[in-house]
Amino acid sequence: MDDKKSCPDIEVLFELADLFKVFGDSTRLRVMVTLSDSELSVMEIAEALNMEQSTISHQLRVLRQNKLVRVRRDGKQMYYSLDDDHVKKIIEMGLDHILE
Amino acid sequence: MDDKKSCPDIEVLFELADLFKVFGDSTRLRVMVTLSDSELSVMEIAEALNMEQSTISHQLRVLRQNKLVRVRRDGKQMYYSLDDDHVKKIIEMGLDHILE
DNA sequence: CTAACATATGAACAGTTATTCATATGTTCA
DNA sequence: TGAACATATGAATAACTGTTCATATGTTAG
Repeated sequence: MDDKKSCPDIEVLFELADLFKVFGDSTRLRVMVTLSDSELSVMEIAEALNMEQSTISHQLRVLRQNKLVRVRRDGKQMYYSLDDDHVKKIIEMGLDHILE
Repeated sequence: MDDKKSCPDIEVLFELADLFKVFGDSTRLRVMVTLSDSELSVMEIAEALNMEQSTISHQLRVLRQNKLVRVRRDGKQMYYSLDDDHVKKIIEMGLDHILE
């Protein structure tokens, strides 16, 4: 039988809530949208959003821990990019709902 | 030109963050998943999740305000159901990410 | 090695949020 | 009308979270 649509158990829903929490912050969302265009360093992101380096770094950590972004070191800089296409799809789904 | 993929402006991203915040709570998520099977009254939801009526009622209000659930009165009871298919799709997208 | 730079991290604070308790609103039935 | 029931709401509290400041870690060039 196809099990994909069956009711996910409680533990998974807790994990899922944690994932959506990550999307539920405008700074993180803006970081993700910014990264959907191109790979960027921490400072480039901070400048693009006009926010402090520290703030962005803290939020990038959250995104990293949730496997929403990837990092690559190049010299002194760390270059971040979106981890997979789920990210874009989740954001688009959300936009669909908002834009009716 | 097709504009769908263009960078959403800041205001929209704030709205979007608010939407994802709603999904970022396990109680609300469980309510939504419970409602994906069938329309239920407040008490039925509370019993299904083994939580207080008041807690569920408060959270249903949040879901209502965000147009994620619909209500229908039948006598003393209020019957809630999911508002549209975006809800299920957003949850499924999230699950896809979690389950790798 | 050292200075200069990029990023990460810890502690603290302010603002937000989910839950609970108590109670109000609204509906049905006798 | 009044009692019983279902739901909604307000206030209070405890827990969580994002940002900032200060500083640590790590890298490169001289």
